[in-house]
Amino acid sequence: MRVRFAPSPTGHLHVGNARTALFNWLLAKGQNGTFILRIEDTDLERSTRESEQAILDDLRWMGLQWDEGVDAGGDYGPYRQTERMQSYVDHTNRLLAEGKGYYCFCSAETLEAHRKSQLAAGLPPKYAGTCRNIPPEEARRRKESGESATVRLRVPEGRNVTFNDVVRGAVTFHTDVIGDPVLVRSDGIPAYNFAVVIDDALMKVTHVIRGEDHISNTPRQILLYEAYGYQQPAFAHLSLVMGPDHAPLSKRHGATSVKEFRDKGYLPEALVNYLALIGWSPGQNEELLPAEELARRFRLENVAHSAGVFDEDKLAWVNRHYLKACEPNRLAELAEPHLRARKQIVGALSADARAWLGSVLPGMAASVDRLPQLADRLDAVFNFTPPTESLDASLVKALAEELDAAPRLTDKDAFRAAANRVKAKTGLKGKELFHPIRVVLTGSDEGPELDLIVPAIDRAADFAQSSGLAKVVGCRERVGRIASSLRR
RNA sequence: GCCGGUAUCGUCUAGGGGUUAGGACACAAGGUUCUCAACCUUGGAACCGGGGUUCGAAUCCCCGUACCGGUACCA
Repeated sequence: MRVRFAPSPTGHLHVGNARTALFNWLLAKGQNGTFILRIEDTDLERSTRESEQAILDDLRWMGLQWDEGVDAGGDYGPYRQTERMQSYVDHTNRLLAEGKGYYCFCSAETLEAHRKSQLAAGLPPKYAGTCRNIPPEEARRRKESGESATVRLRVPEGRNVTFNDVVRGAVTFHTDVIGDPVLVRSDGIPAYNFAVVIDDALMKVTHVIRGEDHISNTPRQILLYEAYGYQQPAFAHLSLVMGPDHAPLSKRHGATSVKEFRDKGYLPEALVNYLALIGWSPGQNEELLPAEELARRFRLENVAHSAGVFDEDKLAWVNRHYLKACEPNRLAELAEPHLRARKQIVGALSADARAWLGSVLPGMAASVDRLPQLADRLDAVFNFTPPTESLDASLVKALAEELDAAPRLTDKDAFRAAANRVKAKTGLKGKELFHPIRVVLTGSDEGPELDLIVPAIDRAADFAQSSGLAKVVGCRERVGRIASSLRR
C-alpha cells in the first residue's frame, strides 16, 4: 500500500489538510504501507519555498513523518512537481500522438464569454469543444508557429464514469457534464488534474485519500488513467472540516493553521488525537489514544461521510489530558518559549532552573488547558507581592510553629491539618492565610505537594544569581522575606 | 441553474429492521477545595420532513428540504 499527501505550498498547513495528511499517515502506519509526501507547486504565482518549509515543519511537529518524498528521498522522485516537467511533456506528447488530447487555441476571453452565456441560459458551463476537431497537422502547425495553446483531454461522450469511493461507495458521473479539461496550460505548466494523475501513477500510489473538494475531479482523472492504460488507485474522499457556523473552517473562525494551534500551546499529540476524532471513531467508547494505537485501529471504511465541526473546546480537553501526561522535562522544554514570551525567562536557563521548572510545572499543568497558561500560573510566583506587612505576626508565628513541628510535611492532609490549626488559632480566613504560600503549593506535584513549600521558596531565592528565570532576581528579596517571616 | 455528496443530543460520534438509542466535549446541579480551575458524582439533551417496503423503520427504498463541494489555463 502506498499513500500520499500532496499539499500546495501556498501558505501554512490548514488543520483540514493536516487531518487529510493524518488519515493518510494512519492508514500507512496501520497497514505497514508507505507514506509519500509530494509537493504540488505548479501554481507558480502562489507557491513559495517558505510555505513548503512551513508545511514540512508542521507535519514533522505533528509526528507525521513521511517515508518517501521531499527531504526524504525515495525511488520515485523527484517529489516536487516543478521538477518533474519532463514526464509531463512526455505524457502530453503521448496523448497528442494518440489523439486522446488536442491543442486548444481558444482565448481566455472567448471561454469566459461562452461560460457566461451558458450560465445565463441555465446550462452547465462546459467547454464547447471548439478546437476538438482541428486536424492534428493544422494544430501542430499553428502551435509551432507560436500560437498560444493549451492541451485538453478529449472526454468520451455519452457514458458514465463510476468509481467506488472507499468511504462513500459508488459515485457516478456522466461524461456529458464534463467539459474537456485543460491538461497543460498555455505556458506549458501542467494543470492539477493532469499532473496529479501522472505522478500518482508513476509513484505507484495505491490509495488516493484527499478532501471531498476533489470528488468531482475524480472522473476526469479516471478518464486520464484510462487514456494511459494506467492502473487506477482506490479513491477515498474525506469530508471537510467546518467552523461552528457550519461553513468551511476559515480565518474568520479564528485559528485555522497547525502553526497557530502550535503557537497557542497545544501539544502535537493532542492535535493529532483530536483531528483523528473528526469523522472517525477508534471505537470501544475510547477517544484518548496514542497515534500508534489510532493507526492500528484505523479503517478507511469507517470514516464518516459527513462534514465535522471543529470544536476547540474539545481540543482543549484533549490537550489537558496530554498536558497531565507530559513528562516533566519535556513539559519544561515545551513551556520555555511561552515563558520567554512573557519575559519570565530571559537569557540562558541554568540546569537548576530547568530542574526547578520541571518540578513545579507538572502540578500547574494539571489544571491548565494550554501551554501559555502555565505562564499565568508562574506569574503568581514571579509577580507575587507577599502581603507581609499586613500579615498578623501571630499568624506567621503560628504557621511557622506548625511547620517547625512537622518539618517533613509530605502530604496534603498533614499540611491542611496544620493550616487548619493555624486558622483556628488566629481566626483568619483561609484566603488570607494561604495567599503567601499558595503559589508554591500549586506548583507542587500531586503527592509530595507540601514537600515543596519551603524548599521551593528557598530554592527560588537561591536562583537569584544563577538561573535564567527573570523575575526571580527581582523577587528574591520578597521571597526571602516570606521565607524568613515563615521561620520567625 | 446543472452535476455530485451529506443528514443520530448544541458539537464530535457509536449503533443499525424489534435498544431504556451508548460514549465524549460543552452545559446545569451537587461534592471536594486556599481562589479560578482541575478532579469526582448526578442531570437535561438527538435519529431532518413526507411517503413507501415490513408484523415492526432511526436503520432499507423513493421524494422533498437543508447544508457542503464542483461547475477555472487554482490546487
